[in-house]
Amino acid sequence: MRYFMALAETLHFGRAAERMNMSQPPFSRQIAMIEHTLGVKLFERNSRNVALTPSGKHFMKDCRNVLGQFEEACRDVRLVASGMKGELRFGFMMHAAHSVVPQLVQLYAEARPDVRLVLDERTPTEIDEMLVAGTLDAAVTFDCGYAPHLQTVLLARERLRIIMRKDHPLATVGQIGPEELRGEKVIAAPAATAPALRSAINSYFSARGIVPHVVLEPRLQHTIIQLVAKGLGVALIPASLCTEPGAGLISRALTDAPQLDVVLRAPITTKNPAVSTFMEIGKSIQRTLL
Amino acid sequence: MRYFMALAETLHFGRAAERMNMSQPPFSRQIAMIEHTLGVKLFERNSRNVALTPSGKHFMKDCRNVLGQFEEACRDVRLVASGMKGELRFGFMMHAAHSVVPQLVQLYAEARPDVRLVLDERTPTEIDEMLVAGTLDAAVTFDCGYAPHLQTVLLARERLRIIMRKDHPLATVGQIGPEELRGEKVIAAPAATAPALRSAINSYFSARGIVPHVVLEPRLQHTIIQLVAKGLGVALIPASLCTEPGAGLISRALTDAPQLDVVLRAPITTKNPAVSTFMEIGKSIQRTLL
DNA sequence: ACGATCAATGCTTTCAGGGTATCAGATGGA
DNA sequence: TCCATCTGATACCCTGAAAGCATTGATCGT
Repeated sequence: MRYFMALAETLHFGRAAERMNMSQPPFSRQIAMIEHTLGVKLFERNSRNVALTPSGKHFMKDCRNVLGQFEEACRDVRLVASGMKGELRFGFMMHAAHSVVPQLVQLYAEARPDVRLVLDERTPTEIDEMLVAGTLDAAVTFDCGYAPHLQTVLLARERLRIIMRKDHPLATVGQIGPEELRGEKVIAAPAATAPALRSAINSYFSARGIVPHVVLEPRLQHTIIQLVAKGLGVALIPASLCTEPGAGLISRALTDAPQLDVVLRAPITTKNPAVSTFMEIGKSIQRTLL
Repeated sequence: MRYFMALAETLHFGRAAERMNMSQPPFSRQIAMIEHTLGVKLFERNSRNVALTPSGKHFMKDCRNVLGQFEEACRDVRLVASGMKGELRFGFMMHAAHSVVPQLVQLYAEARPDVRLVLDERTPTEIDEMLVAGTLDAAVTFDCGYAPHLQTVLLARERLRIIMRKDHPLATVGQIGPEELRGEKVIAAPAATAPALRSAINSYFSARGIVPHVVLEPRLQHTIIQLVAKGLGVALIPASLCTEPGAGLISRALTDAPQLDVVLRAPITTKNPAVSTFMEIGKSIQRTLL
């Protein structure tokens, strides 16, 4: 096809051959071969001048197209390999949706506009599973400790705050700690859904020898807040989710509040070249560790 | 690329090689060569299983596209060569626009829907020039006799009629011939524009020893009728243009009316394969020769 | 009529790419 | 744990597609 295009553009066997870095005779044979295999005369030629047939003229457009697409495919695959283009499946938990995730996504989209970011909001446990299964390329979740096959970037350290209805008795108490919460109805995500969060809550109480009275265990953070709003209990949630408590709700700091590490994670064996700069950007936006 | 696609689809060197009608070792080398020249790892493989890298997955889409376009280009060029597809530049004179042209165009468009018909309305002389210059592939014009390098299909034989204002003195005369037109102001296209038509008109008069009094010589048929409508003279025009004379106009038969052959013409040396069936359709619609 | 130009043809040569044999790593069953 | 088996990679060879060179033949301008 490149031979054909060279001749179609120059209409001169000698010059076209030169453009293809070869001598004229084999070039002539190649053109003849193309015409023979296609079964179509592409050039009208005598020993003096060369012209495209209508078929040749049509074929020229198609060839230009095909060759262009071909070059682009070769260029693109290199871009994908360099991480400049492609797709990155990014999972995150609701708890991070209002803190680090927007900034991370925005910075990355600016740095790598040709990488399609596929966002996927999941629970921490789902995220872990999907990271090992390879369904996600990277994810923001709570640090749940041991994860040998994952690389980890600490993004932020969040304190938990307590959230409750404004008309709750504790709303007037100055310092709230485990003792004040003794016997209080607590709503918290199940350990199976958010192990790190739940274990932080549990140890906050058990360190003082108190067993929290967990009355409801919804899987979604969103649901927890709704149930608190209905007056079914109080909840311990990350500070970044407390900036705009819903109507009728109020959040308070906790004494010796538990801290949770929000991390960006990706399989160390990832084959997706887009991940590395994503992690780099993660490092660059490490929040002040409160 | 076909090698790559075979492996990308089977994810098995042996079976992919078989699909490409070759043995596995050279196939492995080809894949390695592709990866090397692109500088991109396309497959993640150990001795047990083969998987696409993200780059490979992306490249697969592009390859499918390119290969499809390539196949289509090869198919299309054959279609063009067979006259099933392509372009046909078709010229015609105004005098035929209301008679044979619509039928010819419609029948051809039905027979060869993938050939783009480029219609070009011209004067007979322009048509002749464009046919020899190769700017037109085929054209409908008056038969102007000798044309060795053109193939000709007779489409219709048209008598000339006279057209005049309804209030013209001749409008009441029963038989109109050269004698009745003696001294009459005649409007006719110049010989340089429509040689066949003009010479038919001239000889109609000169056969009776009469010199027509041609007062105006507009190039366009359209203009002639307008001038007749303004009362500037009478005109001899093909019968097919008289079916709907404009307001205030009337047409009459002529005694021993001159006849003109309307022909479909194309260069015998035409390289456009679409022309032959166009000519065939021309033959098939030969009108009853009045 | 002759020389210049340009595509086609004949012949030679080379290396890209295919074939066969074999190796090496991984997996699964005995 | 070991062996049979599967699968991709390597080593080596060989063929033929395709390139080069020399030449021919046709056409056009002087």
